[in-house]
Amino acid sequence: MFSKACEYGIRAAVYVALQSLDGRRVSVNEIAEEIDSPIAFTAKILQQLSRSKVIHSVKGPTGGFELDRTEMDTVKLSMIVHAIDGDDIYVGCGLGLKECNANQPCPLHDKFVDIRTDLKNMLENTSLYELATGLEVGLTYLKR
Amino acid sequence: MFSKACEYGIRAAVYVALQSLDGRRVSVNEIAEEIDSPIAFTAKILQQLSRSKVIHSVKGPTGGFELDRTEMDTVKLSMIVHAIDGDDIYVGCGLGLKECNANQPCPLHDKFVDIRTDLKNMLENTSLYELATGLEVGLTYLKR
DNA sequence: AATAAATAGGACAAAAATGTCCTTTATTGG
DNA sequence: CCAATAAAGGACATTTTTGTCCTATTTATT
Repeated sequence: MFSKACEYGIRAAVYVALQSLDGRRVSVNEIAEEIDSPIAFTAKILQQLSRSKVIHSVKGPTGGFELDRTEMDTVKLSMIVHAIDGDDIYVGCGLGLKECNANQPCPLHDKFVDIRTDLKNMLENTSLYELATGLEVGLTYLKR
Repeated sequence: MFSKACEYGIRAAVYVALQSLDGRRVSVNEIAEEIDSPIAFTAKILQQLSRSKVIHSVKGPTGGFELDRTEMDTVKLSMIVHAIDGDDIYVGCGLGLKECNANQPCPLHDKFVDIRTDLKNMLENTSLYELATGLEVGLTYLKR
């Protein structure tokens, strides 16, 4: 469904949001530790997210990654997925056809549109804040 | 969503079904031509489908791939996806966690379950016959 | 029996995704 | 200013996926 990079990216962003709720700025090392992901690879992904304005980064001692309270509401999963995996999930044909659309549909087109619309809606309506608060309350987990 | 191999696999199987409706047995070359896929790679995928009993293969002159009318109804997309991509789509956690489940869910678990259930139902309820007949009538396409 | 047509399958090649290592840059605090 | 800390980024390594090529096997036809 999502690439590994995207999975790590979402988990990392949720962890950053969670810690930002307490005003804590977090390092790549801490993030990778807490979401159980390869450190250097996670660093690359955090760079992407930072460049895409999904999270905010600060260099130097006391630096790290953070999100302000407003951003947690604004940033939806769709933005993370888009930043890392591009728009394949939204745009592409389920059977890989280049010119598949309502006029010239692949055999799976209609059935696929339904499912993808649901997925798209879910991603576009789920904020980091929502996911972070679930974690805060101890209802959900980011590793194992 | 699906791997390239799986996309080719589904398109190939639908084409085989379509031709089998007319009692025609088809070769790898014809299939690859008609679904616009790499020949040798498509051959490998057809082997997999044949070993998984999704389609039937016949060696030698006049040989090729075919499906009988009963199989077209029995074979659902889920069988093809399973044969080629395994059960990742059904089983795996959306965020890549090993032990994600209802007891210890990732932050996306519940939302993901809904979408995946829909996808699963769609794949399990869509037969090759259904897809092939749409093609036969000229409503859908397998290339471009 | 010989030939030719077709799938089966092994070995290899290329490309993409995943992952690591090391250097550079920015920034803080002493 | 200096040393230490943390992200940024370039280069490289590994693994997986995608794709190709060649040979072996099966079988229909003559």
